Amino acid sequence: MTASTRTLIVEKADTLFYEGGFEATSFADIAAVVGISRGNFYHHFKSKDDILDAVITRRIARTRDMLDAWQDQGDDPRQRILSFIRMLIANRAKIMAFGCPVGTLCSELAKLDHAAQGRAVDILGLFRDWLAGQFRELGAGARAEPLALHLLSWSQGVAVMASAYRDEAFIHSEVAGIENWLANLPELSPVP
Amino acid sequence: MTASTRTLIVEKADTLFYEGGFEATSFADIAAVVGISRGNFYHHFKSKDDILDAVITRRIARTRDMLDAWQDQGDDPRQRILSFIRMLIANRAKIMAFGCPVGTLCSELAKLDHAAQGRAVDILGLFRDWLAGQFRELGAGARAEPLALHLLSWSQGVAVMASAYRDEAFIHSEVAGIENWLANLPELSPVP
DNA sequence: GACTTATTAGGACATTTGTCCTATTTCTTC
DNA sequence: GAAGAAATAGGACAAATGTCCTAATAAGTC
Repeated sequence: MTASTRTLIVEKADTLFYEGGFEATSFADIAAVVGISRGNFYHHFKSKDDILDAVITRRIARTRDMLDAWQDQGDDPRQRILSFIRMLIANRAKIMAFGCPVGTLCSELAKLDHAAQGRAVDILGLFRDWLAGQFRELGAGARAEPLALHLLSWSQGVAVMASAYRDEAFIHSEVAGIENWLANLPELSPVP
Repeated sequence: MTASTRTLIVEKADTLFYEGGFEATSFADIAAVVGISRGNFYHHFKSKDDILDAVITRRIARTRDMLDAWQDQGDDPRQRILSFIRMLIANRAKIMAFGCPVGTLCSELAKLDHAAQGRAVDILGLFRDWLAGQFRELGAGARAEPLALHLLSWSQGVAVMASAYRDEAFIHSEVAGIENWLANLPELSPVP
């Protein structure tokens, strides 16, 4: 069972948008990678913005799946939050080359004043809500949401700096800092 | 004394590159804002990359001037670092709309695999070196450089999140967090 | 096997891109 | 004021862009 052309287009466009940026990626680029003719796109999508929309939809679905998987992998919220943090380590090569897929897309779409910016931010929102849920479980109460935003912000900063300097040691040292922060949050019940 | 055309081009291009991105800004856009004809560019610059180079050179010079001004405005390194931090407040409107000028440029050029990426990162380097100098004065020793990188990273994260959510309250709360962090750094001599 | 639908290739299309060329205007210097 | 240099406008240029159209092929259905 081979993937449908439509799915293939979305997959390849996703990668190209991430690695080269949305604006800088052309139909010709996607066509070359997918191996179809340029005119054939419009049987599957009615515009380039439509492809972006499908890419974001795919990212939302995949993010949901990832968060669900993290949710099922243990009953300790602190451990689940570590799964999020360690994304920085797991994806370090790509992050050093292209930054965070979500953060850089949001930044680019903000500058383009693109209609899809809100949906791109929604991906960030999935992480925020999920993290807030974990902090709530840890007894953070009303501080759960700010803590989630702070952690998200922290990882965005690490991604920007890591891609600017292509510095793997920096990622590791910041991840250690985040883990330390998490283990010593004064509002929460301490690590058992 | 009116600014030269060359200077005007660089100024307007700087703004457009920041607010709309480098790739998405065309010669026609710059020409329209400056009020000159498209063909006239090549009397002043030999390519679009040349304009980007001039824009980065200008940003480097202006950053140097700003850091020098901060340096002269008091003898307390902690106070000087606060000048850096409060940039987030002073420029919050633009940051919420377009992110950090330096961080977003570095991110975009990384994706474009552009030759000027290194020079864009050099702007970040000015801040890093200056901040490291302040931390050194505070007695941070070998920790000065990592602390500078951490602070830079923190502010980059705030800029990304602020532009994604256009959330002014978030900027204020994170700035408060940074100030608190600065006041309680364990390695350094405490606030007098 | 005939018929319909889905999928594809290939190219046309107007527009925009960065770049370059050539006149013409403006400024400077004697 | 004349001569030379600097600056500008306007358009030409090929290449690339997103979009659309049409004809051909493939797949699926009766």
